[in-house]
Amino acid sequence: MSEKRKDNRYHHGDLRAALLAAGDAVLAAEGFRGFTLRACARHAGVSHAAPKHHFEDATGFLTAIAAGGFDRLTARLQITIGQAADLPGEFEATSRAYLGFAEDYPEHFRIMFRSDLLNPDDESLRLAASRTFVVLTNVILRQRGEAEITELDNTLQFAGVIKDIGIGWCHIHGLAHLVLEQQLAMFSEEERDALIVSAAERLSGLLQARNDS
Amino acid sequence: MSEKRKDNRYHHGDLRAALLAAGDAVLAAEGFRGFTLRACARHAGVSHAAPKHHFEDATGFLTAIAAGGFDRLTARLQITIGQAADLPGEFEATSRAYLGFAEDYPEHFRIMFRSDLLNPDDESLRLAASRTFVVLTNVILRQRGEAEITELDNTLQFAGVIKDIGIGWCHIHGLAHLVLEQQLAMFSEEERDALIVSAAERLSGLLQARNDS
DNA sequence: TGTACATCAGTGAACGCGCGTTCACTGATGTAC
DNA sequence: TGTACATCAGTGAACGCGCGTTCACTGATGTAC
Repeated sequence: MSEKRKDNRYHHGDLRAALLAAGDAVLAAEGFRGFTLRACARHAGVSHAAPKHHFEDATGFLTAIAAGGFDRLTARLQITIGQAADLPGEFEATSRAYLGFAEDYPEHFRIMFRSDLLNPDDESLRLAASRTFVVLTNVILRQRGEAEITELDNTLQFAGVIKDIGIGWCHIHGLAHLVLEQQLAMFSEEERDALIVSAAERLSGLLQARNDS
Repeated sequence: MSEKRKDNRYHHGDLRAALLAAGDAVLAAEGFRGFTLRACARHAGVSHAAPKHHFEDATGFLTAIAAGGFDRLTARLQITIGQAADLPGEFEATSRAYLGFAEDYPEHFRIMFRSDLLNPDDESLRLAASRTFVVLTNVILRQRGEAEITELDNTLQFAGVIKDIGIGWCHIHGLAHLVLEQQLAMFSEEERDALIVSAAERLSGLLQARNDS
């Protein structure tokens, strides 16, 4: 059967997955400017009209790529955070994982945070982004010694934790974005590293302190 | 003479400025996807080959637009910070000005922080961005009770202040970027506002505390 | 087990579109003398 | 003050390009009986 599938040059088998992989490759090689449906089809070795059977249009394709980016970021965060030595170390680990993702997949990072390019109603994108958000929220909750969450739902009250999420996620995201877009070029690499470490330490201390209203 | 200039339909007078204004208008009306040299020339009422006399290419044009964005952000920050009631209030004022800019000029904000689209060697962009950075750094320096700076130069040692710049700017930038790209949609408007206010308060307190090594 | 038929997934040619760029040109301006 | 001439700034037609989309098609697969 695998022989048979191999011989089948007409029906691909899993073109959707192949196109997503091609999209990743095109983004890495050509950047967003070179990212077109035709280029991805070309890279997947398929006629340029084929993607239409799997993605509504370029926006739908891009939305799927972005969802894949969130999944990759989530996995990376989970692994890196799991390797942290202690609770304060989790914050630095989170920063480094987030930053590492942005540096390794700059085009994905840009696309994931370009709401104007994506389909905001897409359920799989929404879910992928919320999974990332849950992982980040749990870092904060652990710092505060509170119970973790497994998913975002309406029963979760953010009122108590939202300021810390603001402090935590905004900091990490802003750092990653500014580094990616070369806005911290006036600093040496050592200085940027000190920025990650010490800011993480101090924020971790802040988050473990009593939560004022 | 102004009569004469008015009658002159061939030579524009200040097409460069008119094209930049047209670029702003096209970005506001069509977004980045509709932003092309031809569209801007059209909006300025000029033939589509005319921009070549003023901008090397599309990247050069975009770089000039980005520099203008930084100038606009700098002015807005200065005005809003100047209106702050007290020192802790400056941090919230900075957040609100930065956020307000991102919301009012989303396409400019995106372009300003897209290093892959801009000419990194452009001196006017470099200067405009560094002026914004000086204003932000001075917010931090005032929180710490230290002397302000007037420009970025190599004699300035960032070692002592870099962590606070990290805490301050990364937070503000991350917040603005996440709000702009609709990543905080799970929060109500009130929650987002609480995030700005209380995070600013707490960060301001942190920055005024003794600076550990 | 075989056959007919509908459906699915991919092909490849053709389409119109707007883009950036090039080019010869021309009208306006500035300068030398 | 006038004239000749170089330069500047904009025109408009033409170019080739790659794009997304459409279309009739065809090969492969799945299903009913």
